[in-house]
Parts: sequence; C-alpha cells; structure tokens
Amino acid sequence: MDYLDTLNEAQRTAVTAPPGPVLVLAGPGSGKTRVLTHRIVYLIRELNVSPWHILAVTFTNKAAKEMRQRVEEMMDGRLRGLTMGTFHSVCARILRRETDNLTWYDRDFVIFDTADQQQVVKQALKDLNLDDKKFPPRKMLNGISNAKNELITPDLYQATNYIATVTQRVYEQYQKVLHNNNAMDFDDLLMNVVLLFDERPDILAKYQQQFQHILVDEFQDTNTAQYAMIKRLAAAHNNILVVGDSDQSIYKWRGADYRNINRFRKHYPGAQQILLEQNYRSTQLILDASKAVIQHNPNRVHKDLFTERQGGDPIVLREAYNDWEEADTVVSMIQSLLLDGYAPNDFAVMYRTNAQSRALEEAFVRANMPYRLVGATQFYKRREVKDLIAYLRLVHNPLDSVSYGRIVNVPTRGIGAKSKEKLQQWAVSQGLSPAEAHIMLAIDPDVQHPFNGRAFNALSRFGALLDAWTTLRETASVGELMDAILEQTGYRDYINDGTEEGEDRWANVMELRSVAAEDTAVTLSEFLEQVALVAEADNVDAAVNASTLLTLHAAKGLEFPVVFITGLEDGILPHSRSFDDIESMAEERRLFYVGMTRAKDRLYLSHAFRRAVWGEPEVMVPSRFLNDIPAHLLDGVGTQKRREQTKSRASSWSWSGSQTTSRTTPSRRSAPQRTARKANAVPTTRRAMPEPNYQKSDFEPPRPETAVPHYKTGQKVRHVKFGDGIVIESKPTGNDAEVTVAFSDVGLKRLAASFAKLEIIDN
DNA sequence: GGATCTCATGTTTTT
DNA sequence: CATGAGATCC
Repeated sequence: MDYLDTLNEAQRTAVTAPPGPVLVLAGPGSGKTRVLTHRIVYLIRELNVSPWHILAVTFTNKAAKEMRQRVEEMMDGRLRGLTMGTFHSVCARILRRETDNLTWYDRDFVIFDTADQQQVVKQALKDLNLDDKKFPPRKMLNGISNAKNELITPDLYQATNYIATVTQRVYEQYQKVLHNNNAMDFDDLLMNVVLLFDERPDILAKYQQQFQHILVDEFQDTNTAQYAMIKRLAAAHNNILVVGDSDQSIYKWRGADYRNINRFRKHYPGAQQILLEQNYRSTQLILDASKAVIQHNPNRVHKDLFTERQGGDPIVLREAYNDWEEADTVVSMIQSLLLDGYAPNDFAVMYRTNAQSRALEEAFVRANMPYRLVGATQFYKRREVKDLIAYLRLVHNPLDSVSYGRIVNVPTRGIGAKSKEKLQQWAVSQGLSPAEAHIMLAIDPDVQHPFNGRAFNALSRFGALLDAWTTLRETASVGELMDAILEQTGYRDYINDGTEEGEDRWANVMELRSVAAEDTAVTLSEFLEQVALVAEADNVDAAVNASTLLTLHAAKGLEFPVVFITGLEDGILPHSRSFDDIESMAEERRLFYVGMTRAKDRLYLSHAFRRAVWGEPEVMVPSRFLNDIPAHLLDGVGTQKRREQTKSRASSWSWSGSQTTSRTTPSRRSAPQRTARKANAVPTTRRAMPEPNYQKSDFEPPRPETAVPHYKTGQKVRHVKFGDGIVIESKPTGNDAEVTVAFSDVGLKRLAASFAKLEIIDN
C-alpha cells in the first residue's frame, strides 16, 4: 500500500489497527492529522467500509474541511456520505434531521450565540422578577453552561446554596425562553442530542447503525456531553478511535476535561494504545525547551518527543520596556528575517489575551507590514453584521424575539419603548410572537388593536416589511433577500454616515453579502447555521501572505516556521485568574507549551518591563514559566541582566528627544493593508493611531524608580506609627507610588511610598 | 420619541 | 479603556 509507506511505525500501527477501540496519544507535531486521514482511507479501501458509516469529529470546521480534502485527494474523490465536522455542527445536523422528534423545536430552530444568550438570561431574570445587578447575567450563564456541559437539566440541578437555587430557577426559565424562541444555544446542541438518544433508543440505534466507525480528534478537549454522545454512538460497534494529548488540553473553562482520556481507558479496557512521539515539526532544541516547560506539570503521562531535526537556533528571549517596544521589536525582527528569505506568512505572533493584539497591530501598521488578526473583534460579532443576521433570523424564524428586539427599531422607524411594550403585551394576549403581531397588524384590516394612529402606522409598516420578506424568502436566494432587507430598511444610509467608520461598517455588511453570494444555492437555514458555528481558527487562511496575530488558544493545531510569544509576564501568561488554583495554573503552562510547540524553526519569547494591564502601567514580573527553560537553550541573558539592560535603554530614551511631540491629535491611519478579503482577515475598525513619525521619545518617559522602594501586593510591611499591615495595592504616581495598606490596628490607609517609609518585613 | 451625553462598571481563553 | 445603562436634552 503506497499510502502506508509514508507513515512511521507507530502511525502505521494506529492506521491499520483492527476495528475496535483505539487510543492514540499524540504529541505535538507527531502527525495525528495524517493518522486520521490515512485511517479513514484505510477503512474505506482496505476494510471496505462505506463512507456513509464513518463519523469524524474535529475541533474546527477548517480542520474538517482540510481533512476531507486530503482524504478526497487520496481517494480520488470517491467519498459520498462521509460525516465530518465539529461536535457542534454534527449535532446541529442530527437535531435538524430529527426536529420531528423534538418536543420543543421545529425545523426552523436557530442557534443563539453568546450575545443572544445574554439577552435570554436578562429576559429570564425579568420574568422571575430578579435583579440583574444582584445576579449578573454572565455569572448565571456560566452556571447554566456548566450544568449543560455536564448534562444536568434544570430539574436535576442540585442547589446547595442560595445562589445555586437562584441559578436553578433562572436556568429553568432560561430554557423556557429558548423554547419560546425556537432557539438553542451552543450547549443545547450537544446536550439535546444526548437527551434525545437517551429518550429514544430507536433513534440512537439508527445513528449507531449509520456511524459504525467513529474518529475523534483533540479528544483531550472534549467535555462530558461530547464524550457521552460518542460513547452512546459507539456502544453498538465499539469501533472508536480517539486522538489526543493531555498536555495540550486548554479548554477546561469550557467544560473540557482531559480526564476523558482516562475514562476512555477504563471504559474500553481492551483498547489498543499507541503513543506517537516522533515530531515532524520543530527542531530538537525547541522540543527540549518545550519539554522542560511541560515537565513541571503534575500527574502527566511522560512522552519522549524526539525529532530528526537535530540542533536548531537557540530560543531568543528578550525584555522590552513596554508593550509598545515589545511590538516594535517583534515587527523589526520580522523585517530582518524577511531579508533572510522568510515570507510574511511564515510568522505568527501569539499572546494570552485578545487585548494584547492592539499594540502589535499598531506596530504592523506603522511599519506598513501586512498582518491578519484572528479573533479579537470578530467579524460575526460586529454590530452591523449582527443586525443583518438578526433580520435574516427573524424572517427565518418569527418566534425569535431576541433578534426581533435587536432590530425592531434599527434603523429607527418610530417604534419607541412605549410602543414596544404595548405591542409586547398585545402580542402575548393574542398568543403571537412580536414579529407575528406586527404582521397581523399589517395584513388583517379588521384586527382589533389598542394602538393610536401614529403608533399603528409605524408598527404595521414594519409588519408589512416582514411579511414581504417572508414571501420573498420562498423564491429568492439568501443574497437577494439580504439586498431586499438592506434596500427597504434604508440600512445603508443608516450605517454609512459619511465617517470612515461608517464606511468600514458598510464594507462589513457587503462582506457578509459576498459570503452569501459564494453559494447561491445555500438555503437560509443552512446559511444561518454556518454563520452561527464558525470558529475563530476557521478564518486562518494560509493562502494570505501576511503574518498572523492570534491568541494562544486559537493557535492550537497550527504551525509556523517562526513563532513569537509575547507578554510572558506573571499575571498575563500565567493569567492572574489562575494563581490560586493548581489545575488552572497547569492549564496556563499547557497553553505556553502549545504555543512553543507551534514553532518549526525559530522561537522568540518576550516580556515587558512595564505594561498597562488596565489604565496605569505597572511593573511586571517575568513569567515564572521562563525559569523552566534551561539557559543553554536560550539566546538571552538572565532575568536580572535583562532588566538592567531595559533600564539603561529606557534612560537613554528619556533624553533622546523633546517631550513636545503631540500625541493628542491622532492622525488617521494610512491606507490599511487589505491583506485579505476574508471576513476578519484585517481589522476593519479603525483605531486612533499615534503620529506616524513617532520616535522613541514618544514612549512614556520612564520614571526614576530608583529612589522609591517597590511594594508588592501581599507584602507584609511595618509603619512607624500605624504598625504592621499588608499591602493591598501599589500603583505608580508620577515619581512616587501610592500604596494601599491594610493595617491590623488602624485599617485601610493610602500612603505615598516615598513618604511613608514602610519597612518590608515579609514577602 | 429619539439622540446624545455621562457615569459606572468590569476585563481570559470561545463553540 | 470600552462597552452599556441611565439621564438629560432636543
């Protein structure tokens, strides 16, 4: 078999494993995608399995698409009926097919995203007369989502304290609101499939019969609901192959549990286990450094990654003065590497939080370098895009009161709060959804209603539009429907107000329009589903010749010749929210590990001396993870030395230029590089830019930190008069620092550091 | 009824 | 600092 020749022994063992449960533990870059694609080909060719009987679940839609392409190439295009996609999209497809068997939903159900969910929670709180200040929707949603991921329905919810009791009630009401809207949230897609399978053995049997061979990628990031689903599906034939790496589990906060790997072992004691340790991506040096970092996690299965790419360039570790300088250093490094023959799309710049992309973007723009941004202000979350989608959803599903609420009066059409409320009441009394009520007003001349002339006109006019679009939907394509909506609502004039931002917003609308135009045959239902389930990483288009800016999370599964990981500071990369929990800290470490192992040839690590985490810049401590990289793998000096260098550079900036350069009137950004036509390929929201001829002196002049001792949160200090206390907060103010101390005797005091002469007695 | 302003509030990661 | 809610003004 020629296609098996290209595999190493472990890979071949996995690919040709006899049917049955198989667990593949695959280190980064060990060719797990190859294993999956070859396995599918093997099943079809060698074992005569029909593609119809295969289900392959991937982490992103993009991964699914690529995998399908590869398989098709290897098979010369002979695979109809193969099911491949993310858990969410596979579940959506199943539920769509089974709507007749669902209690609460009909065929046109829509998928609500996070923003919609927020609205639903608010509605639920209102229905229950609960104060959304006391019970923040975000928190409520969290509790609900966690429950759903654990397959806990409202009536199974065990409330052990007051807040949980409230959560349960909100959860119950939340589900009711969703049902009324004919809508599911992301978690429902998973949970409802499992519930359906449990309720209807006949339906489960049907899918067991179809999916006789199941393959799951990124198994370490499955949650309870996902695992429950595949376990049920596999129960009849036991042909299940999962690929995962617990060291790359980074979605615990979303309910993922890498312990599913252990559960799998327990549940299938006879499972064949294969370890993929040969890495085909990175240099040995990068692997050694990554291994040194991940080794510090407790309770892991040891893997001995190796590669034939011996040696490699040392990892470069640098400290920058602040986030600005860090970004500039990254960009100029890229520029010099470009001269060495690298292409712009060979580079990726990674960071922990989306907010960090800003300084980087600006540096790229200043340098006139092409870049593309993954995530951040996502295309599908933009106001104008959401508006248009809300219109489409409402036409598709008139029960969707969330979408209705979003656009009843956008653009404004004389339907204010009073009218809205009155209509709401009237709709309820008529047993109609708000949208249906509008339509009723428009088409039934004899209808009894409580509205005065002006309000009636506005309300029924909107109803007439809805009615017309609903009719149009039957015959027109999605694109044509969009055109009609945009035209008849005057949306263009509303959004395109002559400002640059307005222009951008309109461009985004047209972008969405062109997505619909790509496939004229797509139904409204399909289009909406597609749009609801796009993943961050789906928009990483390798064909674009630009450097990639992305979060460490979004980097999973990708690889780049040169990787920069920025913001390696305590509080950022281990994120401050993970300090007090061992498991979260371990996950932060895995996140760093995932980032490092994306690099093929070169890895650059950086941290900043000062960074504005929120408002005022603070002095940062280099990430604790950096200490775990052996010095001989690094091109860089020790922590102390780095900081001294930063300080000496910093002091040279303070005298290098005048302080008069104005930063108060940001100029408009020069023509942005449209590196791609794709959705969020290039940030479209303009941001205030610094003077283009900026110079080093524009950096905030560093403060003479020397005189004032630096206090850290949590330090025990002694004051001559107030006695002993603990530092609550310390923030720089001009040449000084303002320290907030909780004294055991006199309580909270705010002190000027230079004045108070606090004695540090313990860290 | 609608637009604009101010104030407060809260910030990880995303299907 | 960015978004959202509430108040105020038109």
